[in-house]
Amino acid sequence: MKTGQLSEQANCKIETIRYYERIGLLPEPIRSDAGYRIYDENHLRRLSFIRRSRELGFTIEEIRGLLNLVDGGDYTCCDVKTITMEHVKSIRQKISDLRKLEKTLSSIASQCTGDATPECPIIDALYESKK
Amino acid sequence: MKTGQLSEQANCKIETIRYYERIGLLPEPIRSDAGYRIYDENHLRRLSFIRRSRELGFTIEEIRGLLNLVDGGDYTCCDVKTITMEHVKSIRQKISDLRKLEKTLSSIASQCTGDATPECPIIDALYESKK
DNA sequence: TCTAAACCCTGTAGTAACTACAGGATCAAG
DNA sequence: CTTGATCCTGTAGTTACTACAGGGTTTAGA
Repeated sequence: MKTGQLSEQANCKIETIRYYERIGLLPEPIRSDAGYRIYDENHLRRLSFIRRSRELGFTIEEIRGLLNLVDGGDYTCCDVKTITMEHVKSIRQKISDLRKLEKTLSSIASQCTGDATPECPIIDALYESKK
Repeated sequence: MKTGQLSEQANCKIETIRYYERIGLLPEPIRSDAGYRIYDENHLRRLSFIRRSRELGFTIEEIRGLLNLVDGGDYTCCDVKTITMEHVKSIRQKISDLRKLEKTLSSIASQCTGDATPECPIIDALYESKK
């Protein structure tokens, strides 16, 4: 399988595949005589793992950690769950931060008419520092 | 007011102040004989505006837009509200995305025991592509 | 008066996770 | 035999800063 095919199968841009190789997430594949990368099923499986993990918001370093566990072969369900729950915690934190933000902004915006007046409470609020 | 004082007053690192100057958000101040930047109250007001906007999640380009409106002097409440509500919309989108993520991850994690078993449903799930 | 700490300057490079070229080689089909 | 699709390497751009390195200036104390 050449880069183009892998790219399609894994739904991942070619440059991204090469990037994962460069940073050591994806092992270097063998090369054809012309120097083209030739991938096998293991590469596809691993790349799918990486992409799926990214979709689920894991950082590259978290994924590296997960892959090290898997590569070591001696991981436990507990190890993996720990990493995952840490990640869930940070997602919950982000949600909470964003909710606060949304509240604050909505509250500020609700004070303005939104009409053609050349003056706006939002601008005033932006000049004020947080209470 | 020298950079250090402005930095303290606006609760903004010195390097960040210079960065805002470099990208044209903060006007270049006059210089002392030795070449030190000397700021006035207007700089402080403007920097506070920028910092507060950043705290509220506006991007630099959104802030640039807001400042252009203010600088032009002919902005309307409607203009400002439009930008703000666009921003609120994108925050809501992010919250919604993160909630989906959290659900998916929690659901996957709930299927694993978290014990010392050398096998984990989370790993299996990461190899699977999104259904 | 000297000196050492504290401050300021410019310019560059690093962060996260890609993405987008430029400039060139190779392959497959007609 | 040529043309278009595909592949290669290497570098630079994206966001919003942050962190130096390597140097000049100011100020307070001895």
